[in-house]
Amino acid sequence: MHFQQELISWYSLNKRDLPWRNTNNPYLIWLSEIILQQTRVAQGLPYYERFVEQFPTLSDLAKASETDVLKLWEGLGYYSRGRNLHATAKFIFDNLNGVFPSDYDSLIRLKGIGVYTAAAVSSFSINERQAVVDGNVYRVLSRYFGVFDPIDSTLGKKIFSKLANELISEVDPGLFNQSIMEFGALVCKPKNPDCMNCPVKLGCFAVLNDKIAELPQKSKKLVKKERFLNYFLVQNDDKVLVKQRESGDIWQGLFDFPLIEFETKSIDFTSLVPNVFDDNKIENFKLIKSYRHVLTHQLLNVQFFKAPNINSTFIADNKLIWVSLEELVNLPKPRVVQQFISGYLEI
DNA sequence: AACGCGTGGTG
DNA sequence: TCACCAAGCGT
Repeated sequence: MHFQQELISWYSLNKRDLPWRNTNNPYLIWLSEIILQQTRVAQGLPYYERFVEQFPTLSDLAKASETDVLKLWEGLGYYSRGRNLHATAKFIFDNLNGVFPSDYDSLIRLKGIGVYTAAAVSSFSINERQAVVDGNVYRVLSRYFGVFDPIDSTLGKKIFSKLANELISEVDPGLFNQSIMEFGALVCKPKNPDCMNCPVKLGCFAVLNDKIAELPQKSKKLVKKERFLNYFLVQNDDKVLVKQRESGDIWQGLFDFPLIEFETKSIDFTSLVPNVFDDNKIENFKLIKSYRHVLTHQLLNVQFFKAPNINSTFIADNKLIWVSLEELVNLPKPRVVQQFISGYLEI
């Protein structure tokens, strides 16, 4: 049997039963694909269930507020996906008569849909012949065919895309796409691939040449920046000061507390206090809790202080707003802020 | 076109 | 413990 047929027959026997596989509805497939970008099935699955429950159709999602969408997205990360999801739902509702596109060329124009997602949605919904090239496909193809071009280079992406589009079956491209991704996720895994039970091991370059651990190749090295975030919990009766985060940094659209960031750990905290707080001495600020929160590109040292108040200039400059504790619960927040709140305020 | 964007699982 | 990285995309 050919490589393609082996993967397809393996898939028919070993595929997981996942809810987005039981539909041709492009809206539901799109929803699942956006949620699953850079995300494991186990992590995305409960979010998919909740989104389908709360927004069963495109118009339900289009009519929601961005904050409500982000609230449902809370904890999933890469929040631009959630913002673009909502923006695209509104765009289709307003400009495309609420009909979700299912062909590649229409899909690729939409915000949040790139080459992978356009291929996935079109091939899964209408069986369009467009090869998906995701992390699984890079791994499977590089190992099986012995392709050493870095997958994070422009040339490498081109080569793998060409190869995948040559391999994809004429008869059922959607099924092939599903098969190769599922195979990559369950058998041809990044670490400790299950080569013993691999249906195509006899033809695999990496197996035959002992190059499994060296494929796929990557050229870039991840650089992690360390940051020092200091949050101030300012409470007035049952109200607390919060701020919605703006563009140009992490967590856009989510809410957090008044924030002072230090460039380095050694900056003198006390020298900053008179600029920010009215008649408050350092003794009045109590450190409640500190966290080390790890992002892909950043290592965050996050401290939460209880503060008596902050001055009016700081409030005006930073677009802070007062919300009740009840409202605070319903706002979308970064994981580390959510963690702090549930521990400290016990809500 | 290189880089920034979250969170949690894994070995 | 910690680097890696998972159904990528926007700028």
